Amino acid sequence: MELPHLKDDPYLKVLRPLVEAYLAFWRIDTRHIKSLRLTPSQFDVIATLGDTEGMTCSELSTQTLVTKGTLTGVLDRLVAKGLIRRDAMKGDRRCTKISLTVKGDALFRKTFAAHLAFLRPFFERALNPEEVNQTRALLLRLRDSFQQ
Amino acid sequence: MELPHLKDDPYLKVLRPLVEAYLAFWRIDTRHIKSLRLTPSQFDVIATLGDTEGMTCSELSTQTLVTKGTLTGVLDRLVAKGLIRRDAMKGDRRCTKISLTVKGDALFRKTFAAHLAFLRPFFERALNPEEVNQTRALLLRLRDSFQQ
DNA sequence: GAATCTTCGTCCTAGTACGGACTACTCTTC
DNA sequence: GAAGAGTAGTCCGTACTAGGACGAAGATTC
Repeated sequence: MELPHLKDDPYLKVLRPLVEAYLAFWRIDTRHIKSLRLTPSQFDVIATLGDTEGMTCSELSTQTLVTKGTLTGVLDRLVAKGLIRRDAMKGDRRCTKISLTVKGDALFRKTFAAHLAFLRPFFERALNPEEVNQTRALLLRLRDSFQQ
Repeated sequence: MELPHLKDDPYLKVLRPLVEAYLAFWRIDTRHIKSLRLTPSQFDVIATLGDTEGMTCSELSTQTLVTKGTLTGVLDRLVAKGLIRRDAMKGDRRCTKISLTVKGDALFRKTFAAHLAFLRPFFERALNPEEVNQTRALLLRLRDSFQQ
């Protein structure tokens, strides 16, 4: 994001690479998702709902990277596309149950595995299996430090 | 973003940690920036302009993570806050020179080092110096793979 | 059972994000 | 030097972001 000068600081040397690696990934990821005529948030929701019986808005917003407030609009557009449905939840009239429609499920099946297969080679090309484990471990340490 | 199941795929095991590490960092980073009453994009612009003689919009948009189209609005708001100025460029009337005002420069000096100092401990706690170099190298390989 | 707390989903505001279209200007090329 | 190509910045439309305020509906506490 910001992070210029002082690049010599031994610890901040990871900052830029982290941002740049994520962004490079993100651009590729997003471009492919767009070719499915979905936005990243929409794909996130579809992928999360796939293979489930459906869930409430709150559950969805914790399991995806979409916050509660944003979710309303995202779901609106997915309903308009006929990919998901909102049903009243019996037992708790505050909740709404969100689930994939038949059309949404078909889209999920068709695109989800394809998307992973699309991403795989990028990782494969960069790292050998041992390095994958290393990278994973280091990244998780970073994550935990930032989540304390 | 998406990325559920199939977690056993040896290569995709980095996907989630990458996303999660970046996001955990991003949340901390953003929270601190907000306490300066700036948005991440605005901070990005200020930090990039700091210690320079100013630059054009195009230069700014390549050096920051803000695209040309978005930049217009971001700069508008920074001008409104009195932190930057837009001056006509002599020699090429297509260009505008963006630079920090005195107030903007003061903000840069006060907050930039402080922000880095704020972030440092998170990296320090997670990785020792050797691991920093390792992580950096691995992340750069990933980045390059995604940028081909 | 009534006041209170909490949760659920929605709506609002301000600020981005991207890409494409557009105007104004500059540079190239013949 | 006039046509064509390229560049700079702006504006637009659609979508997303966080966070706060809101009303409706459950859950708690006494």
